[in-house]
Amino acid sequence: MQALSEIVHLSPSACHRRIQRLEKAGVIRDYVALTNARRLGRSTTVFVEISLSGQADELLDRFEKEVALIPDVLECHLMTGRYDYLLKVVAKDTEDFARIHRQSLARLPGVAQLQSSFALKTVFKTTAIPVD
Amino acid sequence: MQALSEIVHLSPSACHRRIQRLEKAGVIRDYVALTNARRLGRSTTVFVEISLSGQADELLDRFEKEVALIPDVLECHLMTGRYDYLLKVVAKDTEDFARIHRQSLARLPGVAQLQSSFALKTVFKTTAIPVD
DNA sequence: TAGTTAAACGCAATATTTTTGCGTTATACG
DNA sequence: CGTATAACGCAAAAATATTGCGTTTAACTA
Repeated sequence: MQALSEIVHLSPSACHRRIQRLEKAGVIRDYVALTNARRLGRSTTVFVEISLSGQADELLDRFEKEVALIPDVLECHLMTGRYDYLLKVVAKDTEDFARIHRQSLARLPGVAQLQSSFALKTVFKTTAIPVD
Repeated sequence: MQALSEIVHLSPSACHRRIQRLEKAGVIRDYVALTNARRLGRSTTVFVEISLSGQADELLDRFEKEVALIPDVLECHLMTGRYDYLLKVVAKDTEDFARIHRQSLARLPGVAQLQSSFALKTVFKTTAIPVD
């Protein structure tokens, strides 16, 4: 609050009340510590395109419920276009990804095709969503 | 520290020292507030595959430097395979993305091709990297 | 334009939390 | 088995967040 108050030229108490309002309004979802993936031994980022065997509502629900249980999967998006889901996965290395691929991803319900693309390097990454 | 200490069954001071160690070691990069993209008016997530006109080092550097300046781009990965870079972009809506596409992405140095894939829905999203 | 109302502000007191010093305990290594 | 190093908990001190309250600002109405 003090650091923030100096940045925005407001008193700490005013900042505090504004922040509380944002929390109550659900604009601020959570407070977290961002970690260095490499130093945690997760140097490999892979984007996985997944096609399902069908589009039945029940199938999508089952898939979404199951994929959420895999801790290696950081993001899951339902997509338009060539495939159904895009996953962002973090692995220790390529061999570790092979394990994730076989033991977790390929076994997800309804999966017809998996297309994996490896990141050679993450140029940058932020959680800061523009406000304007 | 107090909340954490209860979770891990340690005293607050012990937690504090461990956290400090993680900070110094660079395992913890930063502390941030995670925001609700929808409530900030950024409901649209788009993944953009970019192919450059060449692979010269100098071209890649220029591209990476420029793309980092676009606040709508939250992530940029150098990729193997069919294209060179994968971007994660957040837009207000599809029309807003059209603007970003024309005014920012298409004008990046060295861009040969842009292939955009829209997320219909973000099933889930986390910053929690597995520690095992 | 002046009056009224609601929202936001700063200050200062209070409450809570973090941070540090220190003696003790546990763990690892020779 | 002894010694050395690292980690622990407790309690005091320092820093920070939180709340109450009176004042100011801004917006809306007559």
